[in-house]
Amino acid sequence: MKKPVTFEILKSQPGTLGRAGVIHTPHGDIETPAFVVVGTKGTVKSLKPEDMEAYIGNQVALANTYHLYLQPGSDLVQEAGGLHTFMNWDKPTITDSGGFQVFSLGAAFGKGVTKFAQGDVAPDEKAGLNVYSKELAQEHGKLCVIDEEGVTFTSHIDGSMHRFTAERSIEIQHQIGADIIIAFDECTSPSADYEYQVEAMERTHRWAKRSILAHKQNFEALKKQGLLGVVQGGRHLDLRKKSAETLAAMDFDGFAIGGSFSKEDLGDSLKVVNEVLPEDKPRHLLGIGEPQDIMQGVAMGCDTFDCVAPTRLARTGTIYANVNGTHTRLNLMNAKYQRDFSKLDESCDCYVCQNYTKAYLAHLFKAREMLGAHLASIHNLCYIVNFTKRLREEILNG
RNA sequence: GCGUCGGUGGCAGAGUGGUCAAUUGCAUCAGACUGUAAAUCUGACGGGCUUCGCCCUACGCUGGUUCAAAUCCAGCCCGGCGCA
Repeated sequence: MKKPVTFEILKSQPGTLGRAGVIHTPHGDIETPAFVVVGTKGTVKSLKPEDMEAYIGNQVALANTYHLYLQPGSDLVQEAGGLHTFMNWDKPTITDSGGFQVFSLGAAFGKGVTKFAQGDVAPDEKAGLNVYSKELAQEHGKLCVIDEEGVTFTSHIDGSMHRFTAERSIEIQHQIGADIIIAFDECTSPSADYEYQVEAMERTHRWAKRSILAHKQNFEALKKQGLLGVVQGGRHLDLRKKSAETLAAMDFDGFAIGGSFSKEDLGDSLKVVNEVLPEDKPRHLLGIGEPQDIMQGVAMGCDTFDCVAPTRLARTGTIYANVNGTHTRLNLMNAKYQRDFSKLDESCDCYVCQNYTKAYLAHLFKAREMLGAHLASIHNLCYIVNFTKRLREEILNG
C-alpha cells in the first residue's frame, strides 16, 4: 500500500544537516523547509482560510486534537466531512496530539513557564511529581493528571473530566482527519529534573508504540493520514539521542521534535536528534518558530516548524520587522509609533506593508479594533512564512 | 436672592477624624508572549531620594477645632437642582 505521506529530498545543504524537499500529502505538497501556521481550534485566529491563500501563501495549517475534541467535538468535525471541509481549507493539515496540553494545563499551568527556557532553570520537583495524583494536581491547581496509561484532563472550558490515552488521541485524530497526525506524547517542563525527563521520555516511547498500533488498526485512516512520532528528552543531549534512536526504529511516517528546549543549546539538541533520525522522513519541530530559531532548525535538519508566536504577538500589537538586517519585534502600542507613517517593515512587501502604516495599526490596537489583529497577523505570518521560504531557496540555489 | 446637594489624583468615581499619597475602572507609559488556558498577562502611574524604606506637596480656597482633618466647623469661590 502506498503511504499517504511521503518525503522527498531535493537538495541537501553541504556542511550542514539542512535539506530542501517536498512532503507529499493527500491534500497537496508541502515544499520544505516550511512554516506551518497554527490554527488550534480549526481557525487561524483573525484569519479566513481565503486570507491565507490570498495574502500569506502558507502551504499547511496545524490544528489541535484536544481543543477540537472539547469543542465542537471530533465526532462533529467528522460528521462535517473532516477538518478540511469543516474549516474550508483544502490544503495540507496537521493535528497535534494533545501532548502539549499535558504541559500547558499541567506542569506549566498558572506558572508562566514556557517550553523554551532561557538560561538556567531551577529544577522544580513538583514539575514532575505532582502530575501523579489527582489530589496533588488539585492542590497545585493543575488541569491534568498523568499515569502510565494516559492523561486525565479537567476541561479548561467547563471543568468536566476527559481521558486521553495514546489510542484515544489517535482515534480522535482519525475523526478530525488531518493529513498528518501526531503520536500522543508528554511535553515536559524545562524545570523538570533529569530523573523525571527520563521517566516521561520512556513513557512517551511506550505511547508512541501504542499510537502506531492504534493507527494501523484503522485501515481507512491508514490510507489518508501519516503518523509522526515525537522525540522527547528535554534539554539533555543524551536523552535526546536516546529518544531519537528509539523512535527511529519504529514505523513512523515522519518525526516531530517536541518537549522543552533551552535557547542556548537548541541547535545542539536538534543536531543530535537529526543525525539519528532517518534522512528520508520529514522532521517537524514542534512549537518553535522565531526567525532565529527556524534558521538554526533548518541548518540542523528540520523540515517544518509551527509556532503560535506570529499570530499571538500580532494580536497583542507586536510585529516582526527586519531592522538593519536583524529580526526585531516592534511593539506598536509604544508611543513612538503613533505618528510613524512608515510601512511596518521596509524590507517586506506583504499586502499589509503595501497598504498600511505603523501609525494606522497603532491606532487600531489603541482603539482595540479587531482589524489590528487581522492585519498584524497577516504581516507576521507573511514575515515568517517568507523567511522560511527564503531559507529553502538558499538551499536549492546554494 | 433663598433653599438644597455637591466640588477627591489625566477622566469617571470610592473614601466621611488616625490603618490615606488616598479602593476601583478607564486613560497613559513600559514589559512579556515559541506544538494557543491568551484580541491575553505583568508592572509603573503626585514629586524627590541613599527606593522592601525615607522626605516633601496634596482631596476647590482661606482660616479654625483636634495630639491627629480628604473626612468636623466657619467664611469665600465654583457647579447642579428646586423655588422666586
